Amino acid sequence: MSYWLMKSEPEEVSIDDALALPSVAWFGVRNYQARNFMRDVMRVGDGVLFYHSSCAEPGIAGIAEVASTAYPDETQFDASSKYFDPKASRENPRWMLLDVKALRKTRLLALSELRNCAELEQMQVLKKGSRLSITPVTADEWAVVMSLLQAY
DNA sequence: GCCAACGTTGGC
DNA sequence: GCCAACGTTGGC
Repeated sequence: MSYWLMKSEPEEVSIDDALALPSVAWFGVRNYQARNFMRDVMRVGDGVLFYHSSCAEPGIAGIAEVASTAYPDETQFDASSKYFDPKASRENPRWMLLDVKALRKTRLLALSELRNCAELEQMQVLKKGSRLSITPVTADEWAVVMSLLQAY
């Protein structure tokens, strides 16, 4: 079993939105590296840190798990969607997604707090210039995050 | 709104 | 295959 951090804009899908549903389809990923993680590496049951990005208080907002294997992202075929991709076809889908099941909301573990934690220095999402919306998390980093979430 | 960092596109 | 131009991400 592996661990991941997945960014979501709360204005699009927040942890509260995700908790209200049995699972959410992680639509809109348009980056090959992130797609390949979903398609080739992520497995049902993997742990997910649900991260709020592009918002007033960026940081980890909840815990989730991978709930399906990868399948084509329907929004790539929808000409009215901002995620439409004219180069994708149903015969040759370009973008994949998978379902994510939110398990619980946590206190907001802010990006600034993550950056202040020496043990998380190597965490991929914290590296300078990192923009990838899905990044692997090591078991050690996961454990550190869990202990930070429990601290007060 | 700014801008650094990174990814993608397309001409050559 | 190179690389300049352009587009996007995302924190601030």
